[in-house]
Amino acid sequence: MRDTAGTATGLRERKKERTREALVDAAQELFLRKGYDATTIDEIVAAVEVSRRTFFRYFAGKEEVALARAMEFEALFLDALTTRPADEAPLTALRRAGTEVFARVVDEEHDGAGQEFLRMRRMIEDTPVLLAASLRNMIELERRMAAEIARREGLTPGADRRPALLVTLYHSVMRVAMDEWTEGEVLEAAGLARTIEDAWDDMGILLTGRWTEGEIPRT
Amino acid sequence: MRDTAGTATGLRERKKERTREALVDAAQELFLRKGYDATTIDEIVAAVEVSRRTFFRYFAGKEEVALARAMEFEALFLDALTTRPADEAPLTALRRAGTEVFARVVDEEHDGAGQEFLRMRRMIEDTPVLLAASLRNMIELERRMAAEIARREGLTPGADRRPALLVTLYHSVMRVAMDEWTEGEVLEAAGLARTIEDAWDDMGILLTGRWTEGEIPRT
DNA sequence: AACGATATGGCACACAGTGCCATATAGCCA
DNA sequence: TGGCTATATGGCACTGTGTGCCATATCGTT
Repeated sequence: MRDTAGTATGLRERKKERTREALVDAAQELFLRKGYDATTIDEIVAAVEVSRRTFFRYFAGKEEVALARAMEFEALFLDALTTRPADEAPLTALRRAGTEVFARVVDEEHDGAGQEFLRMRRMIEDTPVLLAASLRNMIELERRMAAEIARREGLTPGADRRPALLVTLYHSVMRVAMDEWTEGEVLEAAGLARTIEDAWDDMGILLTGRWTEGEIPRT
Repeated sequence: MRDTAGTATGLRERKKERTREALVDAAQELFLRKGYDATTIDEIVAAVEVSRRTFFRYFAGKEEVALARAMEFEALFLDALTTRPADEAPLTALRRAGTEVFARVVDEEHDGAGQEFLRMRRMIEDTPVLLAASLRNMIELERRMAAEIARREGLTPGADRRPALLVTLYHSVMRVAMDEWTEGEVLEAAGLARTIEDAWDDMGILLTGRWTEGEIPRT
């Protein structure tokens, strides 16, 4: 069991946590160096010196260890959303929670955190099975976020489809922006924030019905 | 090789087409009866009397045979979009292409086609690996549809992010509507069409900035 | 009828994932 | 401290997916 801050209580718990982290780190390193498919679980467990059987007690499969960091990111996002002030409009709460988490993960910490984040995203995007699994995780995250929005707004769960629509709209814009940022060469965090803003502007143009006014170039 | 109408030219081609269809049918039947995970490839090939090795020459894996029909549906959709009149606004073209294909697949043909469609969707939704793969296919379809929209509007490919945003918005609404339809008990095609309309209405409410006016119930 | 192209079948193999049981280690209590 | 219990780990053995390789069968053509 872990308390809310993530601090392990007993010695056993701490050791398990260390083993888990070691497995994620070793896997991450191997995946980024050799590629996901070319890396076997045997290589991962060899690097951490645990048995193959133990690996499967920590993770349901190879995908899970590969997406471990991404899922931590999602958890942060959901946390940030739940702690947003209750008087914010739903979309505002979503966007500010996002900005908050990106600032924490991509900007701060080490300078290399942004690089790591980008490399991981590219690996996921280039590995069909990982892309598929991460999209499934996104759908699951959307459900939880929609439930949270419904709670904030005091709606009966599942009775109003606006939370689901809003959350999916949010993720749509984010996905387009992230794709653009990922495929580009500029990997600065400020660039990501600006791309997101631009994407929202373009979406705003679509939503107000203004389309047929010629090309709207990027940047 | 197949010509545009799908008619096989040689005898060899026709035989291959028949084998492929037999594999898809047998797989579909087994998946729906026993579940995807509980069905082995050995059982599928036994039902069609081909070797396991041959199966993998027709399909890249178990997922592919399970999603074969869904991918045909996607191809129909893309076809319908490309043949829409050029003077239709992008979103109009998308929505009419969708209605067109749904009418063809769910309404007409046999009466059981709608049932089949719904059962398949539920199986995909309930099988994590299939859900993941189908979401990945959706993303790929979105890319192609965005390219088609860009072409229709005479935009430089990749220079304007509005096609991507519009297509992803379209799929977002469709996904929310389809989810609602799938989990419900009413499986009539008219119900699906109405759910889609309602979802668009709700999205319209979101887009015009009107949110905080209390609960908007479904139906 | 014979030839070349291609589709199929039959291995052998690597890897992912699981069930089962033996063993080792942490936590706890006398 | 010594021993008991719970739990974490390791070591098989096994199923199933997916692939490379080569022999064989079948189609299409001259």
